[in-house]
Amino acid sequence: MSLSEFDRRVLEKVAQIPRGKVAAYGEVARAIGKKKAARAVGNALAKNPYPIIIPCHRVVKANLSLGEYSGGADKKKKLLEKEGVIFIGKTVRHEHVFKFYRS
DNA sequence: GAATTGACCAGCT
DNA sequence: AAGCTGGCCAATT
Repeated sequence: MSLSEFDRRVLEKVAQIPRGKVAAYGEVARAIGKKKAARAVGNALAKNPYPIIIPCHRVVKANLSLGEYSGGADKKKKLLEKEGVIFIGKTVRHEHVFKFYRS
């Protein structure tokens, strides 16, 4: 069981998300150079080869709604709230959205 | 190797 | 404002 280049990129970027912040699948995809690969990003995270170094729960949808999560969306919401992310209904405050650096 | 699916996104009506 | 359509990427059947 090994990782693809694509997977590696995704993992690395997601691992960069600081505590208390969130990033959109599309933003991650953009950060790795494939802005249309949001779905593939989700799939890669769903496999989640290294749950320790990959805070998958910090990745949300582009519209700032929760998105899916292995184990339940409500769990994800609680985890994020624990990390200091403020939710407004089902959406995250835009203040907590993490922006990746562009080279 | 084609067709289907899945933790998505943007645009149009 | 809300719903539908097409598109794009990688993995699985």
